[in-house]
Amino acid sequence: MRTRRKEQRPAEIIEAAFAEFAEAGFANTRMEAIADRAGAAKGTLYRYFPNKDELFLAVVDHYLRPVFDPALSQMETVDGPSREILINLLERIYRELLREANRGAILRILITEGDRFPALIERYHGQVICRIRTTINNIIQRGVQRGEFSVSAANLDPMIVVAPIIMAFVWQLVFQKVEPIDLERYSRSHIQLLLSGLGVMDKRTKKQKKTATENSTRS
Amino acid sequence: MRTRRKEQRPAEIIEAAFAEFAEAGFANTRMEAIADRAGAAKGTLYRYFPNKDELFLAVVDHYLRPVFDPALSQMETVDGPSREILINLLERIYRELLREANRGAILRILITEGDRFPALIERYHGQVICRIRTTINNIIQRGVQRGEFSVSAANLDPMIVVAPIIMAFVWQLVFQKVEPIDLERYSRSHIQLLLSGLGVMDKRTKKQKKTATENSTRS
DNA sequence: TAAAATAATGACCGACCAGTCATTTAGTAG
DNA sequence: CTACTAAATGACTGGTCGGTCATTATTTTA
Repeated sequence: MRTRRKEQRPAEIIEAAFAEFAEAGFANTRMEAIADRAGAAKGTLYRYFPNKDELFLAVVDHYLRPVFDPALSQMETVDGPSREILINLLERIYRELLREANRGAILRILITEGDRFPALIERYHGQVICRIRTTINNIIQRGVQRGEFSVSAANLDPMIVVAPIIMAFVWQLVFQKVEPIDLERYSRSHIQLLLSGLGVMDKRTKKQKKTATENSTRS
Repeated sequence: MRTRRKEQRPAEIIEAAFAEFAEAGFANTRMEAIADRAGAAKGTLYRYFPNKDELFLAVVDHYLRPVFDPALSQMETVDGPSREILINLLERIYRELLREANRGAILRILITEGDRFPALIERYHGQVICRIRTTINNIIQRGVQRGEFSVSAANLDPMIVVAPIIMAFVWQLVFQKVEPIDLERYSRSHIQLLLSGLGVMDKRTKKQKKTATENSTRS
């Protein structure tokens, strides 16, 4: 058939291309497969995108934009115990990254195709990483200032806080079929260790901060 | 030239192939490039390995064997405070994975080419992951039993402990050029949070365990 | 309705590369 | 030194796939 026309074409192509790329990676995705999935002929792709590289760029770019933004800006303004804010954020990231396909697929693509497309990783770094890092750091500093976290938490690297989530993601990426993670258990373990490490007391044991282990500069 | 003979050929080929694969990934590595690097002709490769897939398998297999094993078995037998044992192990993994090229390259390959070669990830899971996990778990349990770690540490997922290292690795893999990690700072932050989370006191503040934050089952 | 403009198509081209094999050459035995 | 064996070679083949373009279908304009 040769119906259809106008300009919802680029969007359809990008969507189809995303699906194909996410499934098989850049190298193993054939332009014709993308065309088929988009309900177009191969040649049609080249009317909208000069070549495979540019199409790939456009795809990632398109799915990069709306990541975490609402969650993050919301976090910044919320009130209440820092403990709760932090837990909320982490659980949200767990959900987004490991359950929703799009988010995960983008990170997967970044990891696997990263060094062929430096522009992408730069953009991702700016758009996603920096924002998450800033948000987490704000929460930590807030917690320390309000006396909710131990003083030594102040110079904690924010990436350490999310590390277990990234690790879980990579694990799923690699070992999914051999031994899938029990995410419930895992995330609970993560958050428990984190809170304990931040010097947050159990609700019952409250009001005895300052177990703060200074900087122990181990031998 | 056409000199050389005998059977150091397979080893040379595997070494060359490893270098090429690590550099460019499976799909982008040409058999001829491997041959050149090994100082042989393309056809020679096929005298020793039936095809590209099998060569790849052989390569990863070869570099998989001696991973961490000495470090791990040594850990198991050492005496002294669990705190020190744990720190030693973590620092060792940091070094191996992030500084020594081979170790890192294998993990990188696992991540990027994993789902085309299920046999590999299975082997890696058994050979490396399970061992590390067991060792860490042993250390934790030992620490709890000897009263060095808080009781709640007993049901900590061991992978949470190494997560920041994996995260650092992935970070280097992706963002190396944009913003390399300050590993000194990072690993210190990691270990500090971990020890604090395990309920390990500073050396000076010692002898007051049991700040143990039970299971807080947050709302 | 006719002509011009533009979107869509898919057969085709050329580059690339895994894998082959007839030929050449090194090593070895007699 | 000769005949034989097996390792090594690289030109070649077949298949794949990114990208092109002459042709065809559709829409717009006059």
